[in-house]
Amino acid sequence: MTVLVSPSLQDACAELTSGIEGRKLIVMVASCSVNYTGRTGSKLGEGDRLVVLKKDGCVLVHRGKDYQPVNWQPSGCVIQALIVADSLVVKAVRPSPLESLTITIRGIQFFGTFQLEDEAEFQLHASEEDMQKAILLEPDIVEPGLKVVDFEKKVPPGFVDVYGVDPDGNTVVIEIKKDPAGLPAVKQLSEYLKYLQASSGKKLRAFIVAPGLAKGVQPVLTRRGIEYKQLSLQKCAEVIQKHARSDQQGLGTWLSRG
Amino acid sequence: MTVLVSPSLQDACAELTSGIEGRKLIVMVASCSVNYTGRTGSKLGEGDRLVVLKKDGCVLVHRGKDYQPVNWQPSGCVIQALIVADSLVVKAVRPSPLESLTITIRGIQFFGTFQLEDEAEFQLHASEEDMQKAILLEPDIVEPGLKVVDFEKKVPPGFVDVYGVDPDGNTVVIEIKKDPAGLPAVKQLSEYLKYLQASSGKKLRAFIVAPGLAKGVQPVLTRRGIEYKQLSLQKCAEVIQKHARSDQQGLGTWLSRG
DNA sequence: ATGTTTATGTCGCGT
DNA sequence: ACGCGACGTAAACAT
Repeated sequence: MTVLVSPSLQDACAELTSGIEGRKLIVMVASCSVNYTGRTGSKLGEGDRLVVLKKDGCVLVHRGKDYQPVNWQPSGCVIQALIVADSLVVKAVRPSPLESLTITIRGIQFFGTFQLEDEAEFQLHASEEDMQKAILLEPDIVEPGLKVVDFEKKVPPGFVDVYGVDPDGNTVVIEIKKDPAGLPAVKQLSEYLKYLQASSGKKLRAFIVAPGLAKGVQPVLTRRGIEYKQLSLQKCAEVIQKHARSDQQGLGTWLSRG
Repeated sequence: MTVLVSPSLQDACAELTSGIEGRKLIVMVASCSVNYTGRTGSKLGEGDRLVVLKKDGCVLVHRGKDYQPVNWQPSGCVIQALIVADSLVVKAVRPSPLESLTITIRGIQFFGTFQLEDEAEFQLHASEEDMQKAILLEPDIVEPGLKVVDFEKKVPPGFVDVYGVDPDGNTVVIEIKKDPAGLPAVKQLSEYLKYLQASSGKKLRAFIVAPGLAKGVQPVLTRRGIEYKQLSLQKCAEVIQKHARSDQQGLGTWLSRG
């Protein structure tokens, strides 16, 4: 780790070059102007910014506000630093599409290089789509013995999330909500039901599958004969990961034997 | 500006709180784990990351690679820092939609707060001529099926930017503006229309093509029966580059001669 | 390598 | 506040 406060541009240039070489994380707070040419072009006049160079060759130039960088370069760039006149110029070139980002630095408040030890896995929990995926992978989590016949099935008012058959041959229609299901979800499902019917002699069962029910919805479900199955995002994430693991394992074994 | 190397969590917490209060840019390199819940949810185990808090209340958690932060919170968050057990916990809550980002810090390599002086304007560039070029290369960006017949066509008051025919055989007259189109642009186009007419049995359609409309112009267009097509400079730049790639000499030389 | 779809997209604009 | 479209979208995925 190297930390320099108000270094000379020459010192910063030297550290920058060795930091890029050593694939370190480089963080600068500097007064700079920025030019970009490529898919289109941009100019940014002089001002203080946070400049970040990562080990995969991506560049971020952040202003004092906003989530998004004002200028950037995606990973895979060739980065070089050199002193031009009385400025430190950092150039990041992306080969394809050909794009070039040039940061002209006039003064540096802070310069640091860091080594990030980070082996952790990032894990995103389930979204509504993931809930559907989990149900398709393991219909039993809605009801034991359920078989999925179709999903995103088109009916005049829209698309039925999941469409299936229970062990008794009854048709099952599922509406998924990732938030506590409210009246709109019930209405939507009811609309779909108007355009669907069970096989002869069988029932048409409608399910709301959600992590919870909004206040006052339960009586409406009862009145309309709609069933409710509580299903948490956490549970869905588990199911998805379980299947992802077993897929990977299967493929891994198959590959290692081939 | 404050710079601390390997500070205690207590010291960092104090600096963090005053930095948030003073709306500074806060930059940390720290070993942390991150939890997010909101539209969906995520977990990230312990590891070294670059953590940035900006004055508008947005948060970025960057790993050693990739353009995009692994976790973040957009601007407008309420951020607080506090010591919990032997960790420094930074919580960023976004009111709407309700989302919460929790960074649990176990150790800090580097902590800094900065004041960014930055009044410069950011400018993405392309010219009105580029817009015309893009429309000539790909008239569909104004309206699917449009065929260009002429450009810079002379009429008594001046020159029509683009002149063409739509799929129904109606005559199309286009006025291009690179800035939000104001009343002068509308008047100019209206003047041209006096000297143009459609083929027999067909209509004469007038278009303003611009990145935006000035305040109050829309009703004028509606009243005069002039159509508006939003077209960004970026889009034009893309079209131009796409054609530059695919059609290196043919149309390009033709245009530069014209 | 190129095209298509997703995203905790974000951001700006119009209603 | 919500809805819609653009973005140097980037990134993952399929071709």
